[in-house]
Amino acid sequence: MTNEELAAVFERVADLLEIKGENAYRVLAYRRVAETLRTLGQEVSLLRAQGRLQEIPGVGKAIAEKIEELLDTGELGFLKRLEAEVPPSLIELLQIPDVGPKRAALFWKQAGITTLEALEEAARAGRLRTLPGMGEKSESRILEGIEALRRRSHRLPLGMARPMALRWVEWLRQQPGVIRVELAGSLRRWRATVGDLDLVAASHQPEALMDAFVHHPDVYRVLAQGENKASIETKSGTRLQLWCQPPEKFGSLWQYATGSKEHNVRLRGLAQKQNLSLSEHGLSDETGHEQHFADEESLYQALGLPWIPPELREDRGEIEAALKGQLPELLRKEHLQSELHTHSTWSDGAATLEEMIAAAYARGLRVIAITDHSAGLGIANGLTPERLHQQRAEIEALRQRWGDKLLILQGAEVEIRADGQLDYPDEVLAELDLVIASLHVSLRQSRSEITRRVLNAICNPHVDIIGHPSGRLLPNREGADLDWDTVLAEALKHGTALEINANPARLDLDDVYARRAAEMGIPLALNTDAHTPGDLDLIEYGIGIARRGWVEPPQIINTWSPERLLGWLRGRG
DNA sequence: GCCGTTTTCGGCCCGACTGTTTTCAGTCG
Repeated sequence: MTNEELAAVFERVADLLEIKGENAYRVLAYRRVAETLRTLGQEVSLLRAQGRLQEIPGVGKAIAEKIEELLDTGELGFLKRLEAEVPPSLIELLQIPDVGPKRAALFWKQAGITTLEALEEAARAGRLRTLPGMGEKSESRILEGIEALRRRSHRLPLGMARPMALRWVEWLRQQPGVIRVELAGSLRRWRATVGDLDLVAASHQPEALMDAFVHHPDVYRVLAQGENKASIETKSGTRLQLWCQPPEKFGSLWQYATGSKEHNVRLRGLAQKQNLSLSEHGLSDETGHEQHFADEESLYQALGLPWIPPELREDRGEIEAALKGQLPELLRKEHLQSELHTHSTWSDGAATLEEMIAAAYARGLRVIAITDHSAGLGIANGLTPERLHQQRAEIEALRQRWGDKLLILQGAEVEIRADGQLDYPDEVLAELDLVIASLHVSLRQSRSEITRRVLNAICNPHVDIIGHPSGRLLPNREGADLDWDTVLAEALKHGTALEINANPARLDLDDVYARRAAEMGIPLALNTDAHTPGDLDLIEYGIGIARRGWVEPPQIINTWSPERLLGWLRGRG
């Protein structure tokens, strides 16, 4: 079983226990361990073999035993007993807004409802309103919620969510009385996908801003509206939340709304140790005296911490690192000197070589590699070795014209074929300045097959970078089922760089494996995979992932000087 | 169910908003 599959089992256990009415902290323990497994970056089965399961945070004796049972048998007796007690179809009810464990249990025990369909029928028939604590409004909210659930897609890729949120920010900034508006939530933490769009504002008249917000022309319905907080659903089915406080409280509000929830829980724990209580309003002591924070720095400082960059706020060790003064120095755009994965009209790009080169130069880069597709399987108008030679002549002419303003490399994005062979023979690869090997086809092969394909590329001395290693496409296509422990170990052994592909539809490596790779000392590449000049600006998404992965600038080959980069490439055959 | 330079038992974060209620429970982030 993979970590993700184990996590799903524990998530299911947590849902069922919660509906059953179990102790909330027991439920929380299962949820925490599910999240930890998802972001571990190494196979639990390996840790198990080394007898180190209980070294995983949140794994004690009971959960370690359950992990072992799952790894050995693929099943969990505890879950089976639970499913016999609580109908598992109730879990889908938890997806409905305003339906949590208490109400799911209520519908089940008092009305015999166990499925979404039965709940909808009961609501339409007006039977829900007769249940204790329910009324007409709750009933219609639930009906609306079920419809919204069907209408609404899953999490939005950051590449769609961010531009949409920025348009709202611009609009809100123009409202009267507004002093400041910023992104918060997972948007600000640069998570690859985003659920709701979270925004924060500073204003002396919060209620007026809330009123303007819920009357924006794109609003489909208002989910909640109070003095300091409102929540709406747009016509396209996206949910937005806006918090507002006067400017003297903006720091604690922004920190609170940025999250993550887990990070905030840890901060409140730190506050408690000082006999203080932390909320979005600030820090209050036992006498009820409240200290306000206009900026985040002073809030973190009051808790005895340096300011923690939003991308790290996931409770993945950032609090401990901050307490020790050991936060990483994170990547910034100005560290980057090269773009090593671009396409032109020679294959499936939209711009000529010169247009791409000029665009890279205009963005202050010192190196660009042109890496058009190889001919394999006829995809993307890939280049045969003959056309590759013709392209080389054109690149040579451009080198003459651009002189030492910009280093232009001829590379290729070489297909890793379904049989594991690379698309060009070694003698063709040897002629190139830089070689990226990527998976595009047969991504659903078995773990052993697809891992062998990637290893074949990693071990080839001409291959410098593995492009978008998992092949995932957000939000729907899962990446290949790679044996990551082996892939990472071999990349380290051969010094082959793994790419963080900055295209928001990919963001691959993801933050978890980028972090693991960096910890191991594997070189990383950070590229946009640009097919148009404007795509070069997508680099900010990749920077977000690198920062979320705690990757420090020297670990990214794109931060190296042209001389160092060339030296590295030449040393690789 | 986990965890421990205040604890191996007793803790485990906090407030806004809504709806159904006459003071609060449920949900959410």
